[in-house]
Amino acid sequence: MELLPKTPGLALYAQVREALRAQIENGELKPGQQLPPEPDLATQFGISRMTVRRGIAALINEGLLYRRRGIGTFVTQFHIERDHNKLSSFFETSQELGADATIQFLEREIVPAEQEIAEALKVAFHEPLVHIRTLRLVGDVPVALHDEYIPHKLCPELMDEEIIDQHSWEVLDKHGYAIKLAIQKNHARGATTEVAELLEMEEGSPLLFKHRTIFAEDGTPVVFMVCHNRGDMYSLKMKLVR
Amino acid sequence: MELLPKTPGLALYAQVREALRAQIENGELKPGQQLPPEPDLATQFGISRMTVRRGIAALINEGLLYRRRGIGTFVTQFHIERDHNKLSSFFETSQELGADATIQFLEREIVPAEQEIAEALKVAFHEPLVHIRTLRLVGDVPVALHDEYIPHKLCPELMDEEIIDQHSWEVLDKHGYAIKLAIQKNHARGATTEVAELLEMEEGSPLLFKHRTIFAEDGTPVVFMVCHNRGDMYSLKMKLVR
DNA sequence: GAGTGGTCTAGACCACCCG
DNA sequence: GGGTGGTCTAGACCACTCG
Repeated sequence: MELLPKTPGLALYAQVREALRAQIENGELKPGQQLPPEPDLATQFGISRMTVRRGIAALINEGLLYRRRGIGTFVTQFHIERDHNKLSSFFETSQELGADATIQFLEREIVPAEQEIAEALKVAFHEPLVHIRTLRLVGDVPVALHDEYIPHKLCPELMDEEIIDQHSWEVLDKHGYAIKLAIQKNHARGATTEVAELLEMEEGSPLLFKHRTIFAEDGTPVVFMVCHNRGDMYSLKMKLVR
Repeated sequence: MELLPKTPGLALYAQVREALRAQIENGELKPGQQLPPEPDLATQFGISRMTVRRGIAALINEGLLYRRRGIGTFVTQFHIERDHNKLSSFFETSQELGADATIQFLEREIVPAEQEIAEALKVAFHEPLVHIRTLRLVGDVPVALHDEYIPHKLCPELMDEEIIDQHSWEVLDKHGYAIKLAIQKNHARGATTEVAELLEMEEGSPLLFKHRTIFAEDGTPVVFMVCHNRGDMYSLKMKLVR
């Protein structure tokens, strides 16, 4: 029951994680079933208990296992899908879905920061921002309108190069701003005349309206985004934890 | 620099976590500042390095710190708010906000499971469900309409007692179904005649429409919920992680 | 009381990043 | 190089849950 044969370059706790995941996925460990006690697993795997615990903790985090103190560790009855609340670019998401997604550039300009955006990006009022407006289409149908605002001082190159959404993140990466997380606010709204025209829907039709601030690893806000999604074409999935 | 004076009943790693959090909050550790190396912290605190690391890991998880391999551990520039994507009852949320929230019961009955709900709850088609319809108000204004569906076999008591939303969770708790997480799907939609009337808005006005499946610790789906929120009264905040 | 997970130690060696 | 975090050990004792 040694698991080392696989990927000797991988950390032991990660090998434990993958070994247990495999046992769950192939049915060796069934829903509701109790795992062997941690000391036993440590012996079986030939590693220390702390390392076993770390592997188990990862799977608990993913929702495949749960622990009850004094009782044991068990496989969850139904495994909810992983990777919710993941921040990913439009392309990353669309490619997973297999849809033929395209991005159409409508505008790129430098604008002074409005009050709301300045606050979100922690920059001065009227500070120059790069504004990029894009339309997202699936097939021929426009599904979303994006307005991104990035402080010009963070990334002057954004005005020079051929940029698509994914690339702006990469450019920021190169400047030492690794994109880490975002805070997003979602509303339901009726489409304004301008938005209705761009998204080819009737004025007042319901759309999902989002404000998003994207932060780098060190906590610096690097992008403010306003997004209009067609209500009939788009839904937003999320995981909530108690 | 010992931190044990506080709460001797608390785990050491939690004391480390709180000690560091306090230093960040009171400005001893400033945004962007590097923490002492882990071995130094271990010596200062008089505990082992592994325990220090666990305390730090908790704060990284909260977004107050970040680590760079080979470089050091640092305080993030701006701390995003904690506790996003938390599953909480209407009362818990409203009480935090200080609003005078009330719940009005509209209906409680037993209904056979429709296909969609049966799939979400992993029960048979037409299996008896407890259906509870409630209206949520802030002041005199109705802001949300909730329809909860709970398998009757999980909780027959739901038909007997005086139940409010929070209580249904508690009843489930007592039956061994500790509520753990939820998967939610959000849409923008126009109000139907029925919903518009209940929420005192015009037919077709935009509303945030949510489907939510709530799971217990062991992965069992225990509640399916459909929720209509007034678009002009409600927004949904979430955190996305890359 | 027996069995389980929760915490903690005091080291060790490695991998990475910088000047 | 020297400094940092990343991983891992082989124990130990405690706290909780159950019959």
